[in-house]
Amino acid sequence: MPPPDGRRARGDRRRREILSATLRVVERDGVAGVSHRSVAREAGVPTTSTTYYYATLDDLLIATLTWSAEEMAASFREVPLTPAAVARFIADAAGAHRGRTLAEYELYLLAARRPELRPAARRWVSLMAEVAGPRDPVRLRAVLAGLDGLLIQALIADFPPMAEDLEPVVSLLMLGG
Amino acid sequence: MPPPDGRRARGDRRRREILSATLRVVERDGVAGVSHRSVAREAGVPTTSTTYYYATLDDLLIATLTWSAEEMAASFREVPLTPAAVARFIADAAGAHRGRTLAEYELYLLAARRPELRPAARRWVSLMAEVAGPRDPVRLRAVLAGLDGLLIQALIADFPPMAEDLEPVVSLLMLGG
DNA sequence: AGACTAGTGGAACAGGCGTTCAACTTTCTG
DNA sequence: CAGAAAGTTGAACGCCTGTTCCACTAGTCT
Repeated sequence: MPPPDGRRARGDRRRREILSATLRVVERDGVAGVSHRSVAREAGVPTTSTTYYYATLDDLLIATLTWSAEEMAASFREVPLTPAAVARFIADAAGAHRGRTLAEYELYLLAARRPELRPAARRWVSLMAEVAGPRDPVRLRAVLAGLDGLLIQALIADFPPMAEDLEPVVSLLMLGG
Repeated sequence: MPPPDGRRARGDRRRREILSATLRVVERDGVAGVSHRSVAREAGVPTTSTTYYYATLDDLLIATLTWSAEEMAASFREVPLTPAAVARFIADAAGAHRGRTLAEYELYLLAARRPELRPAARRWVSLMAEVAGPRDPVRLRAVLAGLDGLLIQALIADFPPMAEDLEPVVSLLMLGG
């Protein structure tokens, strides 16, 4: 039996390797493509390694998505709160970082069915709220919803939108008509 | 071999039964829960029936989600374009019709990975655009994104939001600050 | 009536799955 | 150094999967 998740141990490196291999599988094939065996193949370790550190598939999935959401929220911290910068962030999320963004939204939907994933799914929402400071809460909710919607609609467009096309919409959302 | 999808035939009733059974499975267990066998069980027909009418699982899934999206878009047609009515629609979608709405968003994410599903996924977006008439396109995109975001965030809330709480946010989105 | 097609359904194949087990090596601890 | 704990691994169990095959019935045409 491995030591409990929080405690440090010798196998920390492998733990991380498994986690990042899982994320790569999710990005490539979606949550549906995650199995002990597919993750083990991707990480180049035997199958039993993944079950050793994460007893069930659920544990593995939850650990991966939680960690990924933390990283994504952290990366949003760097974005200046100007319409142009936010538009660029959205364009990148649907373009260069498309796989990662897809993983994030698979987390959303999984969270809708599994309460234990909800704090992780809401992390970037609450981060945004914190960054925006104590503004008008109604406007804040509208902006948050708008950005989420722009992101998800960008994912199902035939071509990822360009930052310049997004910018006026983001501007309208953030600054008001 | 069954007659091609468009042509009428004797087995039309069963076709519909299989489709609606599939939708029930998606609502209950998500897209991941759909298999020839689980659908056949739900519909009370032998396993081979589902493969007879929909040769592959993909065919079945695509037919189901497309049909469901059409129904959902049609139901939105009835909603008056006032903030209060739209807020009520969102609250119901995350409350009473939660399973159906979840199915809709699983379609979204599947569409991100499979281009053939994208027209169906965008159906309600383009319907909204048509209903709204030739307004300011920037505002239109902002409103559409905002409604999508409100919906998806409502799905990962611990309690579905009430229409009264949604109404000012919807109002801000639709009418501007 | 005979031929043909649509529809029905039981059985089976090969393959992937989650998970467990037991044997083994490495590393830490007293 | 001895013993415990942590880590590693191949093999295996039973289950579910997508799909195919084949035998069969019920309607529909000529």
